[in-house]
Amino acid sequence: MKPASPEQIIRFADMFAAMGTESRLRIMQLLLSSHPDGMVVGEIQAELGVSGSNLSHHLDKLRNEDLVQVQREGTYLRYRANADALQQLLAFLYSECCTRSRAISPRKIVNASA
Amino acid sequence: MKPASPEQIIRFADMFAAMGTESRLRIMQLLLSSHPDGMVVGEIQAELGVSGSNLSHHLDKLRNEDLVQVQREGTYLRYRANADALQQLLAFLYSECCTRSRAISPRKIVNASA
DNA sequence: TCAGTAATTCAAGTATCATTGAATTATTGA
DNA sequence: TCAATAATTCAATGATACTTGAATTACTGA
Repeated sequence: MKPASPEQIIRFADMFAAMGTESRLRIMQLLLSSHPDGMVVGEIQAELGVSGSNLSHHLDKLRNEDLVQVQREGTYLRYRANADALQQLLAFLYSECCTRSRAISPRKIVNASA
Repeated sequence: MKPASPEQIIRFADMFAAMGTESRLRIMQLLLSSHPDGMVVGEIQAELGVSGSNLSHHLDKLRNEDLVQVQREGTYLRYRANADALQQLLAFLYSECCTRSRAISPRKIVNASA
């Protein structure tokens, strides 16, 4: 596992920032729990109870950071979590905490599901 | 593994936001790589090349989100990564991506160090 | 007590971000 | 082509957040 380049650090920081509000983190949770189907905007809106305009801005931000992907289905737009991007982010954090440093034991992450 | 409560979601979002700038993510990297010793402010400043005032504000934000802890050593202040908080954050992200949903295979995280 | 070093706090300026409601675009079915 | 629905975009506002330099606090050693 190579160390992250300066450009990658900036990208990961931007991804963290994109998940750094309650609304957007909840959007990511919804899209992950419905993965790989994803959800259309109206469904997300019904779950979160935010205005359409506001939600659209949040989705735009997540899309700009490549955390979600969008696909049109007729009148609807279907959003999905981008598993590849999330995997890179999670691997980065895991690496910094658990392998590059030994600040956290891997067991405490993986076995937390027990 | 219980689902995160609404309060926990907000807390994790705040933690992500705190790591959501290049400067602060690099601070976390430094403190993790020097864990558990940590670093004094002057050392961090020398590595990052930011102004003392600016650095102090960033450290304050990280401390407010409980991502770092500080301890005085004479004239110096020593900062350390808070492994417990990071473990909770990492476990949350892992849970959302790898166990609660199956968007990402655990192997892709853990074996990424191979 | 005083000088010197470490780091924070103060105060201000600028930029970025979140939210809102109205207007607009995109698509479908009749 | 038109009405209806889905979602975005526009434009503006208020709130945060980042950065900076000067002033201040905290500690140590002489």
